[in-house]
Amino acid sequence: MSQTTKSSPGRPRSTEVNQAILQATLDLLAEVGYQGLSIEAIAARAGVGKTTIYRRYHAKEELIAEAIDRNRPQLVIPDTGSLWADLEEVHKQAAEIDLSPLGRQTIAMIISLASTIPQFAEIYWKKYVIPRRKAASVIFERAKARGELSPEVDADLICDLMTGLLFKSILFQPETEQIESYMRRALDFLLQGVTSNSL
Amino acid sequence: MSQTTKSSPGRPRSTEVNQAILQATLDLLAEVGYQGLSIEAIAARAGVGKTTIYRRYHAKEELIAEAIDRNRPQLVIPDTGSLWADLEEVHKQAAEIDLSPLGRQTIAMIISLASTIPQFAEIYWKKYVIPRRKAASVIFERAKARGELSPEVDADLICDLMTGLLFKSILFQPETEQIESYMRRALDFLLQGVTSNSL
Amino acid sequence: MSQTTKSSPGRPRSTEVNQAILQATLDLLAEVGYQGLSIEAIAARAGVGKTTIYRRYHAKEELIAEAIDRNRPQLVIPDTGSLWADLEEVHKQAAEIDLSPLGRQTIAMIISLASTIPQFAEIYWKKYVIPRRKAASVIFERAKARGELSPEVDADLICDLMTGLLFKSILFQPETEQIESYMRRALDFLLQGVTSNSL
Amino acid sequence: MSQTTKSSPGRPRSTEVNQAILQATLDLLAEVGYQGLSIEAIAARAGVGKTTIYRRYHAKEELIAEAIDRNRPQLVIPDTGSLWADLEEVHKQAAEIDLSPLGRQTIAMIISLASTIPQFAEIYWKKYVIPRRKAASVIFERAKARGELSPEVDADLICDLMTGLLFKSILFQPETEQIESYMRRALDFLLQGVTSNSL
DNA sequence: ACGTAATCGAGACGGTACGTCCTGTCTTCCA
DNA sequence: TGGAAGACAGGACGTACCGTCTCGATTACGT
Repeated sequence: MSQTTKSSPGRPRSTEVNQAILQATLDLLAEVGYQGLSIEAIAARAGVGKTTIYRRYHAKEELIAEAIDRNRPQLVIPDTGSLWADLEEVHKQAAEIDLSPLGRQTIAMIISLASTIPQFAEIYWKKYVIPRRKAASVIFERAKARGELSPEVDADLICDLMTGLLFKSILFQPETEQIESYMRRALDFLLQGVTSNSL
Repeated sequence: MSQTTKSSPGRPRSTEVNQAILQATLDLLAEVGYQGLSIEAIAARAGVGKTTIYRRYHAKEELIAEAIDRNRPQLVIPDTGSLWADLEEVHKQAAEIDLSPLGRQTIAMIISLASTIPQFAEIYWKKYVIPRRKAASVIFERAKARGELSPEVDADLICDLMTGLLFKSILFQPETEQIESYMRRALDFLLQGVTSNSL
Repeated sequence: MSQTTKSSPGRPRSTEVNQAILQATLDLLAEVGYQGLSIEAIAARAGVGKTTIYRRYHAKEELIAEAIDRNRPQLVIPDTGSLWADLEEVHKQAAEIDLSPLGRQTIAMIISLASTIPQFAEIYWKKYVIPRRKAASVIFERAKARGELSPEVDADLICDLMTGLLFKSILFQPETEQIESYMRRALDFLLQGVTSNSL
Repeated sequence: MSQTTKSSPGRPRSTEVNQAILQATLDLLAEVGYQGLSIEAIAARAGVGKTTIYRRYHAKEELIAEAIDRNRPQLVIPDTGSLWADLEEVHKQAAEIDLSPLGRQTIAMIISLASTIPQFAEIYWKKYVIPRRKAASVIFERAKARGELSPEVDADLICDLMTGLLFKSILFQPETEQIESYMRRALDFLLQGVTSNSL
């Protein structure tokens, strides 16, 4: 048998198709939002058959979850030597991520589906809460080691308070700038009683 | 006195039907959530023709907005003479409202749609944020007058932090009891530095 | 005359309204046909409430029946002294009535509903068949009296054959002129064996 | 050689579904008539989604036309050697076809729609008139060849007269038996002057 | 002359069917 | 054997009319 064609017949386009689907999903999500998002539109945009999507994802939510999961930029934990500078940097990063057009849509959607689909709460927890709590934890540990912070301060609680406020602000206060200044004010308030600099 | 009851010709719209529609909407919202809510199901549940609903509301969102607007129970501002007792009472009420099946669904939906439909953000602001801020403000003023609280404390900020935390908890932590204890812990933390009882 | 005008109490029904309704019905029937005819459109066209129509007619068919009943022009039985001339005149009249735009729509509709609604078959029978059979009968009797026709000829049968042919032609052969000449040919054929002029 | 089987991509339309739809249409047509026929009911009866019907037929009329077109039983031209026997047989067949429940409904509908939808008149002409004229023509030719019939007799005209009478009777005279005897009487009358048996 | 009672227009009511759109599954053919 | 194309059953959408029902406002008649 004259073997001219190389390699086995299989799935050479598989990864390309993956990318196309996820990209189309994110694009449409940013354009029409979660409500107006249809699998059919995603398939058309990606130049792909519906079956190809359903073969990979059992439900629309799963697809979106994957798309978001792949897309979400990572938080970099800073280490400036100062508690305040570190926290400012972290919150700047978080705000940047969350306040972009896609970010707003994503958060709204995740929140919306969290109560319905446990899977989404999990994604949220894994992608949003854990990294931010981790960052807070690291930063606070360093500050405690430096004596900047009293040792019994609960980093998770402060982190959750800030995250909660951020979400609330994102959803109901459109002005990006106002959000940032409000966040800074909140941070001041939260830390005023627990930092040792008053001593 | 001149009676200026302006009445359009034709049969007037039935207030009983109004009620039936809104009630059915709330019932179904609590049962199947916003995603699973269909006008057809609402009409069937209310024993009403679809036309009757569409005559009143041009879109599903409009109907739901109205239903929520009419339904939301009012917050009663307590006056026990103690800041802590007042705040506990307010948060107990808020948690009761928000953690009921309908409350959870409502909040998830409002949040989800706030970024898409400005009208929803407005409803939320009017029905949720303002009353709570108002309550917080009154309670804090009384506490300041009693000398329980330093005068420069920002009631709105504390209220927003608590509300944000509550929302976050509602969406991602299913256990009602855990939420309540976590909320109490957060309140302790927020007030620890601003109350004058350490003096 | 002891027979006074029997009148029920209350406001009497407006005859103007009667006319407006029937006229609107005929107008719309000619315009959109039976299929596209709606009570609502009739009411709007007549400047009348739907109730006013339903008070008079229990169903759309009843209304249409009445409208047609009032409208249908009467057949005038000719008396020229000649069988052929009389028959030609009758068929000319019948064709004129049936081939007008309203006539075509009406016949199509009556025929269409005859099998469903007995009432319509009755109207048809009363308004179309009886007058034509009557005319044929009178004309044939005169011809028999004149010795033009053998006495045992069945006028009804010939009339029915001609009517059936006319309907078939109206429905499936659009050309008015062709219909008329074909009808004349049929008449020639039907009478060829029964008239005494060949003797 | 070169296979030119033009095949469009994607899943081909199911012929079983085709059949189910057309059969359900005919069944319901016989049961509830054209007026009471709904696409939704057809879909339900056929166990098929509405979309599947609309994909094939753009309008109710188109679907019905197709259903009738496929269904109409063929007329078998008899050859008994006798004009009378042949004609009796043909009319027996025609009456059987036309007087069945489905037949009555079908004719009523075709007639009703002929004036509105040209397509229907065409179907009627192709499916009803042509075969019957053909049969009449063949039978009459044989009779002429046998000397039973004078050569100048117009088979089409007689056929049309009989068909017209049949339609008229179907639509306005419910009794099947009466129709058959009336048809026989008409046939007697039409042939009395043209057959040579009196010679 | 005035109340009684049925009329009028307008339009809301519970329904049914429409034709469209999307879901998630399935078939068929192509590379 | 994976993938595009698209047919499939199902179900909700928002619209159009159906025939019935309330409204407030007009008429005529019979006291």
